[in-house]
Amino acid sequence: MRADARRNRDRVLEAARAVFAERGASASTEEIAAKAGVGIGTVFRHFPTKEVLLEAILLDRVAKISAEARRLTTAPDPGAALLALVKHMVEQGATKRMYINALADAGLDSLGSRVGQSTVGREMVDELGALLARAQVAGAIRHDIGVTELIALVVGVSRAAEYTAWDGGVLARTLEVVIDGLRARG
Amino acid sequence: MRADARRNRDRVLEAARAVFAERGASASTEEIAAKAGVGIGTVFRHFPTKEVLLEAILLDRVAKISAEARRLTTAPDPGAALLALVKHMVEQGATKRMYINALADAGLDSLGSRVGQSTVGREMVDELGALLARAQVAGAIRHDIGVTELIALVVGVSRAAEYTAWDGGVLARTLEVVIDGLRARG
DNA sequence: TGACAAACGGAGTGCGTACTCCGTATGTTG
DNA sequence: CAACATACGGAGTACGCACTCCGTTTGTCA
Repeated sequence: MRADARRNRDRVLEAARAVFAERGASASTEEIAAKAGVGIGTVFRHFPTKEVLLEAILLDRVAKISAEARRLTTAPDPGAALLALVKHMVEQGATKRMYINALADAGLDSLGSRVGQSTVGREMVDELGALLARAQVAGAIRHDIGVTELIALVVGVSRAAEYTAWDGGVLARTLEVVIDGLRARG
Repeated sequence: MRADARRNRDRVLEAARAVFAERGASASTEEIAAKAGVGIGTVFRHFPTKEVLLEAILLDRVAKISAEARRLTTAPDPGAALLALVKHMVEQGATKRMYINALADAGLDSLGSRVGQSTVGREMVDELGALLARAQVAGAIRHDIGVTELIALVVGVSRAAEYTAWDGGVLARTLEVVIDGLRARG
């Protein structure tokens, strides 16, 4: 692969991350090309479809969550670890739309979900599942929910945040309600 | 106003409600016209812009929530009343996208929110606020949240449901977490 | 450094969709 | 029932956007 090709590929990915995060998935390819400082043709040579480009970024995000979850699997307090991860995901998701779309997609098994059927996507679900199970065994988290519900809650709070012009306080309090709801009753 | 004009106006509204609910706000005007059994021109004569049509429907939905909230203001158990309303809103919202978009919009004060700045929108927020306050005074709901947080939670759970191919059980359990989180801790 | 494959840029194409325009049809009124 | 304003239908227009094509440029390697 030629040096300029690799350089431009990276630039496009970087620009796409920024533009999608700011404008959502409906952002135009032209804007991405402009931000990357390349022609439109170059974008489409590296990523034959807008969807492919989107997918590349989503998979990257999911992989990062997955890594974070794996890191926390060995944390001393399983309950605190899970709640911290939830908090982290929501806070990331509140500012970066793509982040949360990737999550939502990964939570799906259904046809039409690319991330959900990818290896990376399944890995993340497994990782989250392990973390959740540990927290439940430790008695910190209620037993009547699974990974799907957990993902749904994170996606929900983030997605709500997407539309509202909140100050941070509202997000924090909303998240607090969800976290309290997740705790095992005792 | 001529008789056929009024009849067609109603048909268009009805069709728009159905189509937007099913396909989301990005549904095409042509599909609405077809479903209503009228020409495209007729749609645009009655609603000069797609946005205006959307707004008309959203305001109607918001008004309905408002009415429901007002009805519940005199219920014997304020806590149960609020939780019932939350449940109702989420269950409606899970199948009817527009429903929840109207809500999200009404929760905003910011510029660019049409519903939020309308009289109907403000009324609904007030109505919900009254219901929430009563439930809090009765000691059923935690005191550290306001209407904004309440709306955010409803919007969040509904919006999460929008993307996932859930069976009803997941929605129910997710909602349960939120409702438990809303309760005053004892 | 010359030759060539690889990559580039961006005008062009096709398509979907919001919105307009005007000839035709229809409800209304005296 | 005639005359007219009002409303209708849907072909046409404008525009944005994903994606293609090809003449030009650039990196690589003998």
